[in-house]
Amino acid sequence: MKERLIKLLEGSIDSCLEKGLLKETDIPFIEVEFPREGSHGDYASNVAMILASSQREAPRRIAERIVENINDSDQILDKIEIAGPGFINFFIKSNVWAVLLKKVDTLGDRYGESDIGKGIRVQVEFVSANPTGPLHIGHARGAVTGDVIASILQASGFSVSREYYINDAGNQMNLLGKSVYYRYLELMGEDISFPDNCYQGRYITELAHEIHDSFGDKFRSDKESAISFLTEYAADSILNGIKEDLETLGVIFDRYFSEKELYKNDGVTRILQDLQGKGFIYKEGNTLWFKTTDFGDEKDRVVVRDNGEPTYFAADIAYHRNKYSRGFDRVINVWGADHHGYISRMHAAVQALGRKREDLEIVLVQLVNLLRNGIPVPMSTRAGEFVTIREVTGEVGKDAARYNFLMRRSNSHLDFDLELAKTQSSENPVYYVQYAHARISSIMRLAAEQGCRAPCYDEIRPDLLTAPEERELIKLIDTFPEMIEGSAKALEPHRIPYYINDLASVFHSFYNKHKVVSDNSELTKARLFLIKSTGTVIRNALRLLGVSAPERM
RNA sequence: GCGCCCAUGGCUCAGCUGGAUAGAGCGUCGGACUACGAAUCCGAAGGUCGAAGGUUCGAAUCCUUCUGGGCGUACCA
Repeated sequence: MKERLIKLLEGSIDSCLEKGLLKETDIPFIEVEFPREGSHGDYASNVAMILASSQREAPRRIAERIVENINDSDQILDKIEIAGPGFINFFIKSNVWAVLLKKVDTLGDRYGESDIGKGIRVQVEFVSANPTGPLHIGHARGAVTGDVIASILQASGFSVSREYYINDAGNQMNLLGKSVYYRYLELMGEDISFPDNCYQGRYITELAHEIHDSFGDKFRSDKESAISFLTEYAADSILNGIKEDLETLGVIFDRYFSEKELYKNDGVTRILQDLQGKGFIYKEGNTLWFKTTDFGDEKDRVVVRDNGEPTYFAADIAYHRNKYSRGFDRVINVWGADHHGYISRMHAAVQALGRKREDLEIVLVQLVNLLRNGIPVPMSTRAGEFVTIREVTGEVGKDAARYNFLMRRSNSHLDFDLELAKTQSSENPVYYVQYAHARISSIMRLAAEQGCRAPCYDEIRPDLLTAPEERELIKLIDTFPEMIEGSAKALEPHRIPYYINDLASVFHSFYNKHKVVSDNSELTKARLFLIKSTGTVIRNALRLLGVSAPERM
């Protein structure tokens, strides 16, 4: 509907220009929006006010001319008013609304999709926690956010790949191996003092047990080779656990990319040489520095330490070059907010690689406070005190967990209350939306029992759907595709929960006021069609969120 | 110290990239089931949008300063 009104306005402005009623100036993008106030019409535009400054004329006078020149050939407008400082308010004829539902019917499951992505290849990298311990609640939020961003982009016509970068090289991993080794020695009855900087979590001890059970004291003597084996063993095992945890959340990756792969054939050092050749790297003693300040970073960064080992940053440069060389035109990284200090150096790296700064987009996801009944649950990864994803999904369920993560803008902090998330009451917004869907299914079942199957658009009389609640529903349903589009452009998943919450709310109001199945068969058919369309939109939206749309609950 | 993020009814948060009288949910108070599912609906109270300036027809939204909170500021990842 918006597009139709925008076309009308464009047409009018064009003919105003022809007739010399408007000066040839920059014509702004025309915006049409929902007025808050019902008396301001169904839609409103502020073009006249925007044009006012460049035309050097009063907005209301411009508006008058635009309104006079609107050619409503399809007869969709009931009336047009000029109001306030120069708003143009549109009132749509009540019988044209239901026409909007036709496309829901023809598109079905695909209603809401678009092709704004034009097949552009985009990679979304998220979670990417190093396999030194189980995922915690903060990772879960990042996982779900990244997953849904990917889904939204997919629905918008991008060709999307979900990727997890495994930091399985470097001294954190070494530390992991050592941690297991010491616990292993303890099991053999050796009296060792467990180092402070090692991982304290119980899972380390469990791994040590596992190894002791299957290998006995095999690794007791040769410390070096033992640690290297244990590192790999532990990383594998932990990574598998991570994958399983992610699966319980409904997050599936297209690819797990190992950092180790970057070091094959001296990959990392070759890239550093390239960059050195381009003059982005200088040497100071044994250390190599990357001149990230050339690109606006606040200080230069080390890429090779004086002991000759490359830093994590060095590998990350190589990784990002690898991404672009695989043909991704857009690269999106979803990071925990604690990594924000990393952004400017990564942008510098991307530019040094000959890419534009915008070729790397970073979505920051703020940290999560885990609560139980409003009381913070203490968390410390190092000390091994945390609630894992599996415990969370096990306790509150996948749907509630995902929905709770998605309700907030990723940029704001999130309180995740375990008790609240699992209460099956009105305090929990997931059920509100799911209930609407279940209710719709239930009505359709009832109608089917009475021999009235859900009709298609061509079988109904759309002009019967004129009640205010019906019109509100249709309006909202009509907005769904543009909402998805906006959410894709802004990389903001939270718009979807807000939208379906609204939709469910309008539906519930409608339901309480009007009977769908009645003895008026024409009206019954029209309303069945309306709620079928509503159900389709809820289902499509929930599918994007990775949340189920139950038919009963 | 410096950098990034946040600040909106009692609580948790939206506010569509500058629009008309700032919106939801929870909580509080008052109503609605012999009607398709009451996990629902209807109504009410509750706000100088952290503070002060500035930009313009118009600011919760943009710019500056300040206050308060989170995070970061490694040759860790």
